[in-house]
Amino acid sequence: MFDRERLTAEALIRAYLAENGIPAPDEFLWVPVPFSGEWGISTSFFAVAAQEARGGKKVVVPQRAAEIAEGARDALGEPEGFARTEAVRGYLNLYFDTAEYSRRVIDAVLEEGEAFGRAPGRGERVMVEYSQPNTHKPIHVGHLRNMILGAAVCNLLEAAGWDVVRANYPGDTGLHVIKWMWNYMRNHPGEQPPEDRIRWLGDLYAEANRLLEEDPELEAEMRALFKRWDAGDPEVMDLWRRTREWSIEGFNQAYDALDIPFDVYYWQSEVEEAGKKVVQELIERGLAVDERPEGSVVVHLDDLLGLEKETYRAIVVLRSDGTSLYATWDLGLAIRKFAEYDLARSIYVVDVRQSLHLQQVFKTLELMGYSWTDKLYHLPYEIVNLPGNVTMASREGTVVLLEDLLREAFERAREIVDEKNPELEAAVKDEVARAVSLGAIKYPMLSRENTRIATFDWKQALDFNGQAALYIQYAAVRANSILSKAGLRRAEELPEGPTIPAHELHASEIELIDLISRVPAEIVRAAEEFKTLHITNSAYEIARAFSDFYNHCPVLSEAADVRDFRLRLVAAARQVLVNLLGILGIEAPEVM
RNA sequence: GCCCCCAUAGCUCAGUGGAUAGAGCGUUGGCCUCCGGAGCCAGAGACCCGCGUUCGAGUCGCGGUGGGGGCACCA
Repeated sequence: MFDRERLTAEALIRAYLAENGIPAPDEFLWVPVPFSGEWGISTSFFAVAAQEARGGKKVVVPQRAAEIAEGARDALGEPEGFARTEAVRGYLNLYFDTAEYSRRVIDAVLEEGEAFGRAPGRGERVMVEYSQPNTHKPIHVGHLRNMILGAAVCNLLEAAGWDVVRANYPGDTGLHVIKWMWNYMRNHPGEQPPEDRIRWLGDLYAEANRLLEEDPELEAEMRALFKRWDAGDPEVMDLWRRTREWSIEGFNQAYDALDIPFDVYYWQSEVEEAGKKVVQELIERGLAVDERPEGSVVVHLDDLLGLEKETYRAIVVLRSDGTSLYATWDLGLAIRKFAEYDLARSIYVVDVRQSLHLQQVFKTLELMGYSWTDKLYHLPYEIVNLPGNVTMASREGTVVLLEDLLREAFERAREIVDEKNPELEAAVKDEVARAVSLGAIKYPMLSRENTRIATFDWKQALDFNGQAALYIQYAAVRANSILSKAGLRRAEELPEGPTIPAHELHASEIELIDLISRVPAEIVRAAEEFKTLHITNSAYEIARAFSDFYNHCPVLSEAADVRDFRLRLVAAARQVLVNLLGILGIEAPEVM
């Protein structure tokens, strides 16, 4: 927003450095001035001084940096666009003109509206695969991070200018499906699913695992069923289709409930054939070793790459009985994605425990000579555990079902809405409770480093207070409330800009405007790093600054000039909060 | 054995090699005459250890310690 002024200042500093024979840096690194309570940008001259010292000049670096900073300050004089300059302990601080700064920031937000913070389109497409739900298994809280993180990363990439394809890759084939069907045929023939079908599906799956564990003799029987499925046995295929449908209904309910959209579905069963062809090609080209029927089909990656140290190891691409496994499908799918779309990147939002597997798949494709393998990227996330570091496992039935969480959270939120705001209409209360409960579930998944293990516990999940979505939603609602009390329902009803404050700004106003001005850069950075954490931090900070403003700066009771300025600031703050929550996939209710 | 991740306040987490390490929960105390108290203000409280790189290290490198995870026919 102040690029022109910054560049002018840089040019003056460069001229000063050149004149005095001081080495100039390739690039000036500017950061906001901390602790100032004003707006400004800051750079330091330690690197320059250190460069001189390395060049043989006898200087004490901090002292020399301070000298240069002072010299640069004197050379700058009173540069245009800045209210004052200062040299402190090796730092050069340039302070913007307060009135001009606040005007630019607030006007930019109000003019751009929903688009504020979004980068211009890049004209490049990225595919993000971020849900790999297995049919015949329950959807549980362990799946939440994948869905919620993936959906938010998609929004984030869109905000950063990418065209995004949201891909879902349901696991409707594989050993887990066969296990489930084997148990169903053996112990529950003809049984119809009860009302609570997700739980029932999960129970049968856990039962299958228990039975197989108790009596290993049964393994062969289950494997035989896999062969029948593989051969396309009509009876088995028919059962597979019918039972699969029960799961899919559950998936769709979950996606609807969480507001998680997809553009394309790649069913595992649909990439199996392509995967087997890839395996055939690998064998023919000598990249894979076929040891069937005694052994499996294996790509010995380290050998092929001539690596002596264990790195990629070996990947099994087909079982010894000829049935496919996850490597088979992943190979087929990766190729299909690039065949169907012109992708600048293909991102896999997948559990960190599959890192090696995905690296093996990527490397195998690279060995096959595909040109796009450098565009494949695994975005790993750590799992969600239960308290005591207990990992949820559907095979053991130790899971918290997603629907239970959604229901409990909604009910709890509904009670609180009732208590806080009894006069709202029932339908509005429901909407608010939905927005609040979903925010409470999503926020913790988005506000931590992807590589940190998350712990799910009921107490925390149902606690809406503190550093959480509700706080941000509440700030937006309060802003909304002020605007509506002023009779300003829509942005175009706001007082006219340009917005030059007539009063001396309160510290909370300065901080709020400062944080808002940083949003576009935060979005770019978050998208580059695939970290929604930067967005939650930014939103939370702005909400906190707004609350501070709200408590210290009356709006409606002020004289017209101050009131108009503050109304525009309130509208801008609200807009930014809504935009950021939107990226996170969290709704901002009008009232709550 | 090889590889990956994590370690900051009692707990859960932030922290772009830079100036004074920030929040929330909990805890101690205070605040509704005021646009919504789902809020605000104040207090106490922290960088796992060692060695290095650097003018400067919570941040980078190496070596430890502790915890978690991955390593051929589960996904």
